[in-house]
Amino acid sequence: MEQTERKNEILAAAKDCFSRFGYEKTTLDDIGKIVGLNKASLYHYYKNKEAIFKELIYLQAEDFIVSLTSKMKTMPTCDEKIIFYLLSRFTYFKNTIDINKLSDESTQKFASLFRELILFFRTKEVSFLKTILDDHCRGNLSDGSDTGKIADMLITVSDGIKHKTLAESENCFMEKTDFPKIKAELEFIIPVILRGLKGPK
Amino acid sequence: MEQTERKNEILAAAKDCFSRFGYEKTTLDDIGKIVGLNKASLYHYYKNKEAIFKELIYLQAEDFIVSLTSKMKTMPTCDEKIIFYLLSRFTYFKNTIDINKLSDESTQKFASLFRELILFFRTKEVSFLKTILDDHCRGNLSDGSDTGKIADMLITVSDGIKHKTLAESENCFMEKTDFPKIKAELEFIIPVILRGLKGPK
Amino acid sequence: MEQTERKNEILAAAKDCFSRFGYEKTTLDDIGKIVGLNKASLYHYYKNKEAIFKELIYLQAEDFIVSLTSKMKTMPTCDEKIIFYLLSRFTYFKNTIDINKLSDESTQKFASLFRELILFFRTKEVSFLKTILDDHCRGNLSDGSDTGKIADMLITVSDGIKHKTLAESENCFMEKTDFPKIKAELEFIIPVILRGLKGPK
Amino acid sequence: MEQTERKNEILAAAKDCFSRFGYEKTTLDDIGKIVGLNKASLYHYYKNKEAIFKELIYLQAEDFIVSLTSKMKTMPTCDEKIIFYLLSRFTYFKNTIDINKLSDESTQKFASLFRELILFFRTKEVSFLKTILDDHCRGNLSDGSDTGKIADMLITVSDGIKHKTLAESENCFMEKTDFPKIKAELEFIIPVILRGLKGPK
DNA sequence: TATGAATGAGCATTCATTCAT
DNA sequence: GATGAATGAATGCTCATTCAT
Repeated sequence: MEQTERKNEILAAAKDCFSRFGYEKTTLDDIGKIVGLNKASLYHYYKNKEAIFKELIYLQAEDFIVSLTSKMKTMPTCDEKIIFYLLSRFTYFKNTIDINKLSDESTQKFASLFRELILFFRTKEVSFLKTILDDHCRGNLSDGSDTGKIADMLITVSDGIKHKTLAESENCFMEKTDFPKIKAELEFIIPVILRGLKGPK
Repeated sequence: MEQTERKNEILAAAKDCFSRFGYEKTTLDDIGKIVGLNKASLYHYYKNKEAIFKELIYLQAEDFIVSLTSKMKTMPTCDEKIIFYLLSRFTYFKNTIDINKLSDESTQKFASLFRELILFFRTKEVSFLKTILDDHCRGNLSDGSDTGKIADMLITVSDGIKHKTLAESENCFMEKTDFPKIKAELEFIIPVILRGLKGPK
Repeated sequence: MEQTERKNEILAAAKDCFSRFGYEKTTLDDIGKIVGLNKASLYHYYKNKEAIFKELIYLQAEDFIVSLTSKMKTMPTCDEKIIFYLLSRFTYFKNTIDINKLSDESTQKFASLFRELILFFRTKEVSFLKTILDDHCRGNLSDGSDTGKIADMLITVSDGIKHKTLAESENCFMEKTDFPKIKAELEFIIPVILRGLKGPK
Repeated sequence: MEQTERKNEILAAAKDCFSRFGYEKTTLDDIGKIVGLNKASLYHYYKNKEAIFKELIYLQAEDFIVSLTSKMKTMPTCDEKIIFYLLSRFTYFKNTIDINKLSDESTQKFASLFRELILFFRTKEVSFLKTILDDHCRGNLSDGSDTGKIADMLITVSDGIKHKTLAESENCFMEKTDFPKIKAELEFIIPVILRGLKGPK
């Protein structure tokens, strides 16, 4: 088996573990067991546990960007686009490491790495949403509306719902996320906000 | 030094550690070092690590409820009330253990305790906000508006902002929270939402 | 309360604990709790845990001797006397520290103290039984019978039954000892042995 | 060095420690020191302390059964057989963990495991002795003699002697057991008992 | 006398990391 | 490449003992 292939296997296993147990509680044995590799063998591919994590996060970020772009093309009207986009974030984070979640667990040690990554993610998302708002909704919004600010707020609201869902979930890992409910929440609040934005000051 | 005094010292130290490192990463040595006590001495005051944590959370919860009630009386109009309330949550959580934060780190072991507490907090907050909405805003909202649902959403949005702030903060622990910015965010979104609710369907 | 009185209370509590938990597993807190004294207070009466134990064993030995002597007077015929005596040992050890039991747990540290005590006990018992045999049974035994040897063997058999009972008991502490069964065992084997001794070589 | 070999080394070391110090007082450091392994390394071979102990006991039990069966074939007449068998028990227990000894130390925690094992051992031994009695002595015993009951009693007596020997031994651990003396004791009492059984009721 | 307070030493267990083969 | 083996450093927790009051 090839180097890269093995590394990908390790990353996949690590993603699984980190997203379920968190960074600290994930052991190299956990990862090794999934890949079918001895714990020690992991050190052939990565310098240490931290290195696995870093690589994972950065690859995931790239993947996320690609995913964003592809989803972009299939979205119709403004409200629906936004809701659809915010909803797909959940599906995405459900199956990947949610760094927002991990960041809370993080010790000082990783804090800077996390912050950097989280802000990188967020900036990407906000600018993406801003594109949508600029393209489809500008005409309908109050004068002087700052679409960047609105985009940022929409992500904020979406994250708020995510955290609430997480807190209510049985297993804390979004494994059995109640998507219909999330969708309903988004479908309730997004139009309210957009309508509020359009309304008279 | 008195029993209670020492216990409070320990609680204070524990609060500091738990809120900074999380439950798992906080060691009894960490706490002991702050209080100036041997690790073993902590067992003189508390049965075990978990007991310290539980006491801390419950005391904090009580304090929170009291704080809510007292703040209630000083709030004027609807929009301002809500913004003021949501803002004071930040001050509050800045100085206490944010269980929302800890919950994400939690293992299955404490998951139920956390979930219970988090939901307890949330329910309290939502019903409190609902009271405000019922008292001041009902007449202005669209017919059939579910104030409970709106209250829930307002807390969700507020939490979203909190998480965003946390992610952006230098130290991940809200130690130097940018309150003016948070206030600005709230003052932007809350009226938008309320206006959206009042507007025509 | 008087010194001696307190010391006796402590001894009583210690006896209870040691006989139930064994030396190692008995904590000074256990003893203190029973007496209603703080753990530290015990050090006013005894130098340390070991001192409590030693005093206890020696006092118990004296008590045992007295108990032996008093029981001596009430016993009728030879077989019955022996069985009665061997049976009363069980009642006795049930309510006191069975050093035979503790000795097995003992570390090198106490080994010599234990051995000394156990042998002291045994010697006393054997010589007591020998007295009975000499008084009542000599005429009936084969010529040249060594009553000392027989006495020793009877204690041995009795101890064998005790250990067997202990092993079978639910709680390892003889708390619910099946005395009728023990009595039946003794009533089966003692006559067999005595008959065997009387019979033709 | 091979896996199995190391595990055997560990078992040997553990046997040594457990039989000398008892289960509770034996530390993994003790065992590790003997094997020349770090305490943590023991966890490479066994899940935990309890697992070492259990494996040890069960292996010993198997060995014991085999030993019983092989010795069975070399035994001549009834009296001699019984004495020889009871004597070989001593040699056996001298070199293994005497669970009878450990059981007394045991806390509630292991009590059930111990009891189970002890009773298992005893049942095996009794039924083995019963076989001998049935084969060789039945004709000579009084009518209605319950060979099972007698077998049980013989083991009881043997254990009584074992405990007495233990108590008298220098080190409490049967390391320098006085076998000639034990043999003499058995050779004295066994015929007495068997003769008593044959005699007139 | 009595005790609350404090602690050192100890223990079972976990885990990231190293290294010889 | 792969791994079995080994370990140091932690961690939560226990307990006999000391000491100032």
